[in-house]
Amino acid sequence: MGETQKRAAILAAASRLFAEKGYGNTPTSEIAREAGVAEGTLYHHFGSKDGIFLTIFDETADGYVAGAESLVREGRPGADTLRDFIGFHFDYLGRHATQFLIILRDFPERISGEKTGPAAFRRKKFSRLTSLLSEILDRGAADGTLRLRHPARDTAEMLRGILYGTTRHKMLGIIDVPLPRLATMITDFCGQALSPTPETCGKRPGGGRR
Amino acid sequence: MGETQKRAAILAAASRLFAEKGYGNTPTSEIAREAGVAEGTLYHHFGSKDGIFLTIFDETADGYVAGAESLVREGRPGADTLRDFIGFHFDYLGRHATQFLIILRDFPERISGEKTGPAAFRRKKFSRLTSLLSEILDRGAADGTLRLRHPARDTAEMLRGILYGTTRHKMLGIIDVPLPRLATMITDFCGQALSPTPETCGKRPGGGRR
Amino acid sequence: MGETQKRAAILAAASRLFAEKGYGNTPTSEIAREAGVAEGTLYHHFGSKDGIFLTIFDETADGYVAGAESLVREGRPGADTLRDFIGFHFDYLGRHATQFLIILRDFPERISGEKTGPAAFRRKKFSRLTSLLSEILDRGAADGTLRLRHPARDTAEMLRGILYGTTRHKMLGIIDVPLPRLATMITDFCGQALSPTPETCGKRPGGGRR
Amino acid sequence: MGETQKRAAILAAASRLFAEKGYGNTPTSEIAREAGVAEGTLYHHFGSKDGIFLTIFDETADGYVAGAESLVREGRPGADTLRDFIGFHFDYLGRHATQFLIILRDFPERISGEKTGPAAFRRKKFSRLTSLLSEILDRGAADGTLRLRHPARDTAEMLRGILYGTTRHKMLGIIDVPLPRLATMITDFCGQALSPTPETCGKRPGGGRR
DNA sequence: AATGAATGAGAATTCATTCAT
DNA sequence: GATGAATGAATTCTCATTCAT
Repeated sequence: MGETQKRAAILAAASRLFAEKGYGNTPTSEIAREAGVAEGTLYHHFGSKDGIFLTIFDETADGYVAGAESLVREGRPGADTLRDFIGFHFDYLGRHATQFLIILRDFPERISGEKTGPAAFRRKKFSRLTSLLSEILDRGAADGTLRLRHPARDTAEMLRGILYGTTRHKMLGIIDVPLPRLATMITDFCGQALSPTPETCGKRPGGGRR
Repeated sequence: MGETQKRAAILAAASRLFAEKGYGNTPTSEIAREAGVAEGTLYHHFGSKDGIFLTIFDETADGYVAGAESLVREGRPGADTLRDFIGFHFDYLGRHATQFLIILRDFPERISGEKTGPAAFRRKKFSRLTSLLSEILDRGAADGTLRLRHPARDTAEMLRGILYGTTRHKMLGIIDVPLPRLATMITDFCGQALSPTPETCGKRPGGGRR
Repeated sequence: MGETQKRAAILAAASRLFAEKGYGNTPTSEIAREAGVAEGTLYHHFGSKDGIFLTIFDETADGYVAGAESLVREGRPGADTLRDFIGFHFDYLGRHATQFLIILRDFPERISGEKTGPAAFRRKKFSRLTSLLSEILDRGAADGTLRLRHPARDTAEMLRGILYGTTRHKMLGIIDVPLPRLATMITDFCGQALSPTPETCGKRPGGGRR
Repeated sequence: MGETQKRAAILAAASRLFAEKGYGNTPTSEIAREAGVAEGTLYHHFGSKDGIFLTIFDETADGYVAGAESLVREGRPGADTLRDFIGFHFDYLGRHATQFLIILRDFPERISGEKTGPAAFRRKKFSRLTSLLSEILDRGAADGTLRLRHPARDTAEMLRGILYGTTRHKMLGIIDVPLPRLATMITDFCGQALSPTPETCGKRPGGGRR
């Protein structure tokens, strides 16, 4: 435990500062000071300033993608899964607000670039989301709970953009709506937009779990 | 003309470089070299590196906001105006792709911060969008062409986030769909989501101009 | 003149310090202080610490190789040219003692490495010496003024090593003999070793210019 | 044995790395990693990074000087002893190539400096070579097997420089000639240069051992 | 003897900005 | 208006060494 103490302090300090001022405006000297360690200790544990960012990124992104994956694997109907997905997204966002803010601020700046290597590997984590959304839409089209007016893949890309944009604006304070209500609003919005039958406009068919 | 020539060369070089590498990764020395002027000349014309960014920002943002304003002022029905708004957004985006990329990359990094002063002034330019969207939604609710399930202001904030996110992902290559089709998809998506009557689900009422 | 002043001061300070303490033990901060300029000025003029070294290297090496080349191009008999070569070497050394010391200390550390690029380009400057020596030996073998017991190329490599080693030890104070006498000693030594006829051992045939 | 094992592993790793990348470019962390020990262990055994270098230096230099000393003590004629000396030098070099490379790269950087203390003590080890060569030359002048055209001490210094330079260029790949042939070439070269009688130019007097 | 986390004093380099010409 | 040499504060990163366990 003692050996992990400083490492954790560094991550905590870096998370706070990155979220507050942005990656580029946070000197390593300040991270060290806030964490109460020597500057060298940062490099002992993370190798570079980028290494700190990527550790935060990985921990947050891995949990997020894993949660989304398991949710899709449950095999519930398309519309329900989509609703669950959006719910999960904003729930996870609420529980990892600081880290999300960091990633939203500095991704893809920190992650873009080379076509291969660790950066590309990390980009793929999020591109997994498009695949998952695409799968959900396909499922919904097949089981009749969703109606697609455009190819599933394209719609999935659009949905990912929608989630990204509303999330970012929420985290940056451009959207004032409280998180739970925002989640509901977007769930409703997407539900309406992809609703399969005129009759069910505005109503949810069957009893969704959530 | 000679004096304006260099100014224009600087803006052109800076636009290209900011879009390509980001504001933070573009040294003023490189802007000067690419523009074929001395570094000091940058400061004669723009006062600071930030001044260059803000000039680009202002020119793009002002045109955008002005276009949106005039569009709303036309006074057409809510649903039509919303459709026009989205169409205008992606149209303008296509015509100012480089500048949008710059703003997407470095806003709000460059613009955030102080509660007052020039930064706050610039933030307000975009917050005007929320007001315009809100006005459109109110009008649509009043004239019966849109159906709101949540307060207009909140929905407007959400819509602005949706436009932001899809735009950003398109500009960064995360969305592959061609720009005109993306515009159509989002128009459809929002149209469905805010459609006033069950019967018209999936159909567009009346003949929109676009 | 005024614009070159600081550049020259930097080269002078760097030369002195590199010779005195070695490249690796000379911080750029000290070069700047000794030259009476800001540290940034070093980078304005030379781009990097290595750039300073390479500037010194190039100026010295180019003059040296050019002098050697022109000497060989005079077309005098092999033995005379070899004598001239050695004489020129130690003469040039005496006139550029500081720079030679630097190169001797930190070449090939600074210059070795990549197979191509600027480093390889610089290594080739000195490898030209082997070619020149080889040419001299061939000429001497052809005109009968030198007697080779081994291939000219191999002997040339050896001679270059001999010059290098004695030069280095002289510059580092391991050899105490004054420079002009050292030059004579080595001229005699090589002359004897490559002397073509038993009768002339210890005597020089004809009247060499030098 | 277990305690000696790690010590040996450290020396082996350090030798390889120093030879490959140079002392200054080899972090202690890498030595530890390559040796499979903790970084602290280096300091238990050698006290400092310099201590590792000096241990390698001492072991190599001591063996070399001892070999040279015993060779001179055999009391053979001057010319034969000189021939033996050169032969021994390149033989020893071949058997300790890695260590020689290290010393060639980083001596006198590591060893120069103070006039007294351990550094000076180590420098003296090699200055012993000059004395030995001087003794050989004196002996050859006395027994008529060598002919000196300059003071023995000065010639000895020159010879040491010759051996150093050819050795260094061989180790750095500047000389391509295989080691045994290089030894023969230098033996011949020096033999000719110091040959006592005109008649024997080009021939070796008597039967040298080697 | 062995470990390896922690240190902190440097080191090279970057770059927006200034100002004398 | 235009120049570009000069600046120096700030920043990331290196690494030999220490010390509690």
